[in-house]
Amino acid sequence: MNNPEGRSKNFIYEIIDDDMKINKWEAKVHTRFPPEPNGYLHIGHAKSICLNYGIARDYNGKFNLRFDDTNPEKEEQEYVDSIIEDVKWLGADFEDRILYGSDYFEQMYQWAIELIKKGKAYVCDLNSDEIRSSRGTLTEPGKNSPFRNRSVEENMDLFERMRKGEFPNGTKTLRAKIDMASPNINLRDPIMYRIVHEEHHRQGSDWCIYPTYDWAHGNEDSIEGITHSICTLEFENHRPLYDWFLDQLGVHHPQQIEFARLNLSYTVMSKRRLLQLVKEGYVDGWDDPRMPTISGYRRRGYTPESIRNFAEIIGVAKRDALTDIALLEYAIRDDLNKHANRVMAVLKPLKVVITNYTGEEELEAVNNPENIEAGTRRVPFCNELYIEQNDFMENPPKGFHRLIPGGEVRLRYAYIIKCKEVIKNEKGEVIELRCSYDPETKSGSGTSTKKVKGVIHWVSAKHAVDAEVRLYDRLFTVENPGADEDWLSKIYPNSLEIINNAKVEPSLKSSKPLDKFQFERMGYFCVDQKYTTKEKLVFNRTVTLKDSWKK
RNA sequence: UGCCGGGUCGUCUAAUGGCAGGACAGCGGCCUUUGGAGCCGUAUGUGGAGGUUCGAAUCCUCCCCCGGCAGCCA
Repeated sequence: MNNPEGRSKNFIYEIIDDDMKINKWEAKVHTRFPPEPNGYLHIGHAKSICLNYGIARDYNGKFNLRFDDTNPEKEEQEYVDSIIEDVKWLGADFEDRILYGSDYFEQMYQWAIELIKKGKAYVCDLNSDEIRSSRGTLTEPGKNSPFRNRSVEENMDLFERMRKGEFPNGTKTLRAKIDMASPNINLRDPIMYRIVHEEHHRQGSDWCIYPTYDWAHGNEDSIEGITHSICTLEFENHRPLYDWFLDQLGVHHPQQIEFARLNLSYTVMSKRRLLQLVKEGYVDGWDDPRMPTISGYRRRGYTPESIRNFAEIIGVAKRDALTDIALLEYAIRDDLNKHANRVMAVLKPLKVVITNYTGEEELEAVNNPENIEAGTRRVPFCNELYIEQNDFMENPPKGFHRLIPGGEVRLRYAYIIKCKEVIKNEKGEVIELRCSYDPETKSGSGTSTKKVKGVIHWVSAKHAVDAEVRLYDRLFTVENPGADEDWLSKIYPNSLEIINNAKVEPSLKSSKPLDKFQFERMGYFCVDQKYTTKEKLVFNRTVTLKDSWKK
């Protein structure tokens, strides 16, 4: 049950296995995914979602979606909506549990009062500069705040008045009284509440004091009865603080486990940077198909299955890693190879006239050789076709299997043709090919023993449908742009190529947004959901086919 | 520099004192009416030095390297 696919267990499963053995938490498992609604979810969040949901599923436990919405200055309803959509799309089942940390503000407030009464928290009048300078450094201890020893009564009074809104932003904080000399800076009297007179996307103007993440996060997990609070490595240093809070309160105390966040080559993953790409117009919104966001991958043609499988492939560990984007591409190719129907589409058309063919006919084509149940379709053929410009070369290099002057090639599902004449314009560019076809070589007829090395795709010029095709490449020129201060200068200027005169086979006329296809020999493509209209089909290239042809 | 964490093929990840394995990428071959897919094969790795042990990626010591932390962000 712990490793349904027979994969080896990651270290978190081993921890949980041990917990189950000793009946910790009455042998129950309850996980959660706790995003802050200050941006769209990215593939790194997908890793976390798959991990947390996967654990709940594998141990017959529960999985919550909980918004960590403690900072009204950065959070918006639009982000809440997108996050819910993305988590659902990924297939992580939170049942009816869409929860909000901000719904626990009153409980947290009461707990803060409890700590004040125990002498474990105090109201501090230092401003943010003063707090910073008295915190000490990595190597020197901090200094106690002059307000550290206020009486319980005074603290209670001040804290209540903070809540009532008597003080302006930044003038007072509530701090935990721990140890200003702790070698762990997080324990140097961390701030629990700050004053922020700001409308909250969910709580409106009910509050003007907001809990910090450090104070809120562990409380939220505790309130929800989370057993295993799984988070990323940067919170490792905070664990002693969460432990301290929960122990002071004597409430349910989840076990925090940290794992290494995902880094993907040739992209950036921080929400701050993704927001900048969006805001400054480097990309076409959060769901731009070049973005590593879940909505970007969805629009690009990725499937939830492929992303889940990717999460499985990369595993979970504690060491920092930079995962090769090839692993993600493998996951989507693997899925689409099995499930996407094949069609023919010519991205850069070159006209071919078959001089000895008259009339027209329909040829039978297989929809998916990996899945016979996908059936067949009929593709119209006539004496005027388009083939890919790249599939013809006047002066081919050695090993070129496609059309050359005087050479033969098979038209997929049709006939073998021979190039008789090359027609050029004034500039010397090839604009048309005159070819003859061999009627004995009809695909599947068995009437010919002729063998040719090359098979190329084509569409009937008379029947073709016009389409726009968008080819995407990596967004950055360097493997790890996030490590570079000057990361914006590493944006790849040709990451999007728009082809507006592609010709696709007529069966595609009825395709719907997000429908996925393999354009034979070209790659996997998906009908764009943003720009496709009744009049105009727009396709996004999800990923190329692996191509072993090297010139 | 204080504290915390981490170093295994090019990349990601297993091996929990007993043959360093898998996936991706690469390379070679087979097959193929997609130069796709599939199949077969193949090279490449335990940061370093000592120690314990019949036996060490694993345990011990020292060293080196990498990441995180000094927001009223999360």
